Amino acid sequence: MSEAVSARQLQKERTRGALLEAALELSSEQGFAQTSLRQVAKRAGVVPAAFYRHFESMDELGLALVERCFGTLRTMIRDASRDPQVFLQIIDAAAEILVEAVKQNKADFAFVARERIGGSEVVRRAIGHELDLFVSELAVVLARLPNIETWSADDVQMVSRLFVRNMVANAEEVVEMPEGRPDLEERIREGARRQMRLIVLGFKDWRS
Amino acid sequence: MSEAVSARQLQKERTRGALLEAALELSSEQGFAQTSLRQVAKRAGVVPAAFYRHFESMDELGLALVERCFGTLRTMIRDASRDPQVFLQIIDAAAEILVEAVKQNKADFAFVARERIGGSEVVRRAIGHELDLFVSELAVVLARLPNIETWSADDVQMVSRLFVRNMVANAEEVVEMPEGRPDLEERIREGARRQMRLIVLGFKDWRS
DNA sequence: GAAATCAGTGAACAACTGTTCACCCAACTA
DNA sequence: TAGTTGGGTGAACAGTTGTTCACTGATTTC
Repeated sequence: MSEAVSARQLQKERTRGALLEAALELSSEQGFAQTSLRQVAKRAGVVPAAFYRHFESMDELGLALVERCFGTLRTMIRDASRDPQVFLQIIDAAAEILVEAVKQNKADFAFVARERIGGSEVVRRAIGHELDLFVSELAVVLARLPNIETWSADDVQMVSRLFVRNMVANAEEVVEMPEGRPDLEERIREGARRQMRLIVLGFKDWRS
Repeated sequence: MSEAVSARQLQKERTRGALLEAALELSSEQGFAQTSLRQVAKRAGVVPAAFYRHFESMDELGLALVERCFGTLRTMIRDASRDPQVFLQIIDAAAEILVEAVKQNKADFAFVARERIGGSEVVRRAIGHELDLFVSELAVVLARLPNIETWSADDVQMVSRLFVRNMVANAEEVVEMPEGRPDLEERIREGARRQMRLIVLGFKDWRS
């Protein structure tokens, strides 16, 4: 594999990581678009000029951040979908995963949720593309569900988008949620559960 | 009413409007949070210091903008709900209104959609509050629909949130939509229609 | 062991930011 | 008509921004 990492490469990777981490922190405090190159460098413990040894611009760092966030998100969902229990009670599981995962990777989700709409053109497009991929992936799973097998590809895509969209909206709510309010948290979880149940209810009567 | 507007008051109102308009334009180009006081003043044809004669800060201007945008949004929906035809085919009407209204007031919607998540704390909170109001207003309407009359207040609130959320998401898509693509526009409209139909389908089987 | 590589330094730059101040002069009030 | 009010001016301020540059010194290569 990729053995023989020289001490230089290792150190480089380390400060690169520090820059990403610093950017993520600052983004969750004030938003990525409001975060300056100098702030990132300072928090990473590095002089501004050193930034350019790792990224050409803040946009490039933003793209790297998008990739990193969706990476952890993907592994999380892949792990969850391996669990057979999840497949049986897909709704409760999804609601549970949603709240827990968001709470544990708050910074990552906050970044995606905020920059999906607000920030720089490049970052926004990248996130949009990743979310479209997600919709398609979920559509493949949904297409195998009992009531849906017979649907047209367009309809499956539509309902998949409906799900992802609500997931994102719920994630946004958890991110925005003030710390240490388990009541609010349970409320969001319950709301998500009911919304999904309502949507699923419509499945068996759907036509065209 | 408020007659006897002196030439001074009138002129003041005019430049205040110019500042708001300039801020809205710049927001749709680069986002509100990335828009500086100086840029706004310049585009409004006024020196930076003059800004302070009208607003204490950019945050205050942002709040005024939120109010203005939700004002036009409200009148639009109120007008539409007066039309009896709308009440009969509520879904098609909603989809139609959505796309048309967003297209016509693109700048306003873009502002709300973007700053709902991204930008300054104060503006974000204000928009969140306005949207919560919207959810409650819609809930009152929904509570009168045939299948829903018997639901608990909590459930009505939930489905109302589901609707508003999807409206917002669809509006975001229209805003992000490249100019002059009627095919994409029709696609979004059709998607919104189907999503609403699917949700409504679940109504009659809902329990608890 | 000498030479080359390169992540990180620190100073300098021009441009832009929010905010202040004394000032001007047209529109109001008395 | 004289005096006051107040929206708009232009210059100045102290900070912050992205970007450049010649540099240093440890690590790698030969």
